[in-house]
Amino acid sequence: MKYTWMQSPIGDLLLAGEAKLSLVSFPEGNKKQEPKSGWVRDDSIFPEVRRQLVEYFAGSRTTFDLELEVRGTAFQKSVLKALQTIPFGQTRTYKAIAEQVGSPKAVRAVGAANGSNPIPIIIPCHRVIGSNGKLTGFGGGLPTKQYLLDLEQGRTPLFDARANG
Amino acid sequence: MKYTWMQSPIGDLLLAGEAKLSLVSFPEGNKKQEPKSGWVRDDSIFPEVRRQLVEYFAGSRTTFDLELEVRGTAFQKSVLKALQTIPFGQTRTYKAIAEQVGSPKAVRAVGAANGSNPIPIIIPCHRVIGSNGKLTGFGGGLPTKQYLLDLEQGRTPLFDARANG
DNA sequence: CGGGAAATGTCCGGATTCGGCCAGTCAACG
DNA sequence: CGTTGACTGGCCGAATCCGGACATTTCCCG
Repeated sequence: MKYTWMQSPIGDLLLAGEAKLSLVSFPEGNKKQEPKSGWVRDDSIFPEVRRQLVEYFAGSRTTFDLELEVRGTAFQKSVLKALQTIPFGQTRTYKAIAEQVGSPKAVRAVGAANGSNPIPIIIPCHRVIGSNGKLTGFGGGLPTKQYLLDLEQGRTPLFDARANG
Repeated sequence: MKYTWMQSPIGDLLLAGEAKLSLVSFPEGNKKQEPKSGWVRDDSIFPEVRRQLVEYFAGSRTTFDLELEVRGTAFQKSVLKALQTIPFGQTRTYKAIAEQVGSPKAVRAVGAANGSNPIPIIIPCHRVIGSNGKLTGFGGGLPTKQYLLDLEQGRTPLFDARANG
């Protein structure tokens, strides 16, 4: 496992993987990850990932074209696949995703699968919100989720990680 | 875990344990053990064990007086405890041991417990034989079992690990 | 609307069950 | 006698079961 860091408007992001990218993590939040012992830092890896993310945060990129290594159960993978069909700037409800993967009542399971997303931003779990329009949850914190959604709406967002939503 | 070796008429014996002796193993047989990675060789440990075993093989010792560390399930410990009540030079049947530990029908379980004896010779599992008088089994090989029984009968045994009976 | 309660599917860890294995014994058979 | 099969209790690993947690939803009331 190799890893590197990159700066972003929402803080330093951790990028990690072997040949392909398999992990992106925010610096804060209840799901944050840190390099484990045995991982090797290599700041020359994933240059294309870095470039596309920079463009995304600058507002000049609306889709990612990257090879990813997605781990998880069959159900989790099907959910993450469904997430990647949500276009830039749009949102879906947890229920809509549940229906899309063929388990219309598995709404909470979809939430759990979202929470286990190893590659946020690129796999856009931030585009999934509650049926009542609330953001409900996000591994990197709700302000980060709000920031990303605002960014995709063309608004110029102000980011404050300490805010509560 | 520390270990050392000692020579004997039936081959080099492995002695191992922490503060107390917890393992004796024959060099051959289907139950033989070898030092595991992480174990430390220390030929100065267990001098008293060494001395008493030498006397036993010389025929001048009929009981052992040593502190042991016996691992295993409750049933195994109760069987091993029963073994230590068999006097030098005598034998018991598997059935007799089963009755002694209060499970008269657990004859095969007694055999299994015998096979798991971590400290042979000192815990005299070799003194247990079948109801028909046959030796039936021994972790160090049947010739070794026969050697020990002959030794305790005062005969001067000849040992050949390649023999079959 | 806002809040509480019930009912969803999936995942995970711990507990439980289950089937094979064994250093035995006994009775039955050739 | 030697062999066979049935019966035995305990052990171990694998499969299974169960209960709680969860980034939800819906319904029902004030």
